[in-house]
Amino acid sequence: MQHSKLGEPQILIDLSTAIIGTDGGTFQCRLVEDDTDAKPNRLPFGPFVPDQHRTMEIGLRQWVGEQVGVGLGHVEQLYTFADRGRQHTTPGAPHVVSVGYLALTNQTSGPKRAWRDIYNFFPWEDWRDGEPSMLADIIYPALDSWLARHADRRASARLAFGRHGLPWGEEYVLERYELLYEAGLVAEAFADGRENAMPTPVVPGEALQLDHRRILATAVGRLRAKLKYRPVIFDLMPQTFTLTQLQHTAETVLGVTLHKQNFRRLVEKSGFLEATGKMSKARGRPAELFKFRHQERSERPLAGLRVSSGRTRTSEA
Amino acid sequence: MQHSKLGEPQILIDLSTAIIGTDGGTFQCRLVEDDTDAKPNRLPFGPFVPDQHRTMEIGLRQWVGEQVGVGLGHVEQLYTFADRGRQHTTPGAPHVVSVGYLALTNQTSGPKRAWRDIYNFFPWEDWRDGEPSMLADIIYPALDSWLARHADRRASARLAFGRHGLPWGEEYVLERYELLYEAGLVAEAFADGRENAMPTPVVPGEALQLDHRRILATAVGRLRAKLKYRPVIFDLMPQTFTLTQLQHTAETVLGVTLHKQNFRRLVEKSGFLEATGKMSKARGRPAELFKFRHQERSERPLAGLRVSSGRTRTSEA
DNA sequence: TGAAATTATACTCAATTTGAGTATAAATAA
DNA sequence: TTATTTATACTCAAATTGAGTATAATTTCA
Repeated sequence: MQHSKLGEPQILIDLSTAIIGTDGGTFQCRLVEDDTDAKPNRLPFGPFVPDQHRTMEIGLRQWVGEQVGVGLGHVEQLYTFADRGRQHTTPGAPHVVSVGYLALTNQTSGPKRAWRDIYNFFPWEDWRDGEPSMLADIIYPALDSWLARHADRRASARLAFGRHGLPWGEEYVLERYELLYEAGLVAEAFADGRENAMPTPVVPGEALQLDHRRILATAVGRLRAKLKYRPVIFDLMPQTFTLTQLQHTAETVLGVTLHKQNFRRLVEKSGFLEATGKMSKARGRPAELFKFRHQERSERPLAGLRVSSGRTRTSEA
Repeated sequence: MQHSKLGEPQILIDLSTAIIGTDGGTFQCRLVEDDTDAKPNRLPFGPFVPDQHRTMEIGLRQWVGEQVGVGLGHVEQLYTFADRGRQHTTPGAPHVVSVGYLALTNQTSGPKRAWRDIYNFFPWEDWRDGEPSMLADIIYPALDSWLARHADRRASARLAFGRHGLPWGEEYVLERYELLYEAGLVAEAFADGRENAMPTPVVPGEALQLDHRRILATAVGRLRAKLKYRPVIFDLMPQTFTLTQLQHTAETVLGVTLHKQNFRRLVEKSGFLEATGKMSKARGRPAELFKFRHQERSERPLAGLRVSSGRTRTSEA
């Protein structure tokens, strides 16, 4: 059994958490500002210290607790990133491995500017108003010119972006971001010193520090996928809510619009909801307020929302 | 930005790979023997050395290459395990974090004894001949007695084992193993020094070194889940195969039996198969040989086998 | 040799689920 | 009081699923 000899470069593990919430149709992530920088542009994170943290989740809760004051609902480990050169590391420094986590919360409270719209970082992911024009205008031309020199990546790109007849798969968030990175079209590619990267990012969308946008992409992809087979959406909802609010949350996360009547049917028959008898007062006809039946979470096979988008939307043929 | 001060206990990352294949109805994992031990009882693994390994997958391929001579098909990262006390660590030693990987192969060649039946380690997971009697005879009584003292874990146990009216979810392999570990019913719990653990494991099933059985449970759970929505099963198949062989492989992995005619319908309409025109010669009527259309893998939304079991089987009410 | 067993494949059919509506009800706004 | 907005109920055809039956092409064995 081989073990790394001591004296070799030290490994450091960073625990980074994408804390995701929604607020009236916006898809938010809690970021933290560096002293130097104006806008909050990194995830809460800190090192895993085995002596202090019996598990990584304990460590993560410590850093989140210190850097951000939100109560976390569902927490799950996403992925461990260890590629050399993906954290803008300075040579000689210990090698940093990031373990990314996803946390859901239903309270997007705290400093308003620290909650940032996720679609700021991935504007091509929001299809609620149809296919974002930047795909055809900017992303596809740039990507295609790169693909011309990298034929081996064409099949992946076709799948990830749902091109040439394939449907847009909303869960391939990471795959899309990674392709844009590989193609040198996002700011991090240049920051990491990739030789093919453009000094000015080609593709719209704000960057984050280190590999945090990659972690956030992983989080969004996982959340979108999970929504469909586990009842995680309720971790994003307040105590009581109307069916329309629930639908808006699902649409916000998935980045697509859904068929209202069918969404209602789906969610009603799922058994996860309990009517409260109370009514919401808003503009049109008042809607019934529901709450999540927490016991159900452990009671049924845990189907999520087998949602399907309202309009039929296939990307350019 | 906090960083672990140097001088704190060193972190070591182990890359451990569950290499899974099937061979005529058996579900196999490639294990490695330690010099001291008779039976192969650990996964191939080795440390992640950032200086030598640009990515963890490169590291893993090195260790697998050195310790085992199989060609890997699909490879995916599973989970990073870092809980203190889950690797039988000696105090003072560097803290070891395991990154578990799943690899699929269609060649279970090499030393025969190194390929071990996975259901040896998780005999309760094989429902192909109906519910294993050890569940009702051994596992449930022992688990229930532990649950009596740990009411907070009852809901999880009910879900994981599909009890009291819930269906058996074949993908909850890790959740089941973890509960048995927590309850002190498997050998590793005692080896890790958990105070409630029985010196002699209560539950049948062979143990593995370190946390390797936990990693294997993660691998099996992930594979079972993935089979249903991605065409990973073909990584387990030889170049050409009959539909019955394909079905047997699916059944072996899922640990359940499937409805033959419906499986055929499902798989035919999936578009993943191409008839070769050749026929297999076996006992009864010859079956047509098919091959996997590799291009399809990147061509369609990648549905897997939305399989459903043949018999309707709910566990004890 | 010929019936029995074995395996593969084709086809049926009712129940359920899905996708895409139309119709109507209950509020507010003008 | 009428238009507008939002919520909810209901319909209906198409597709999918679950569970068969029927039949075909082999080998086995009496």
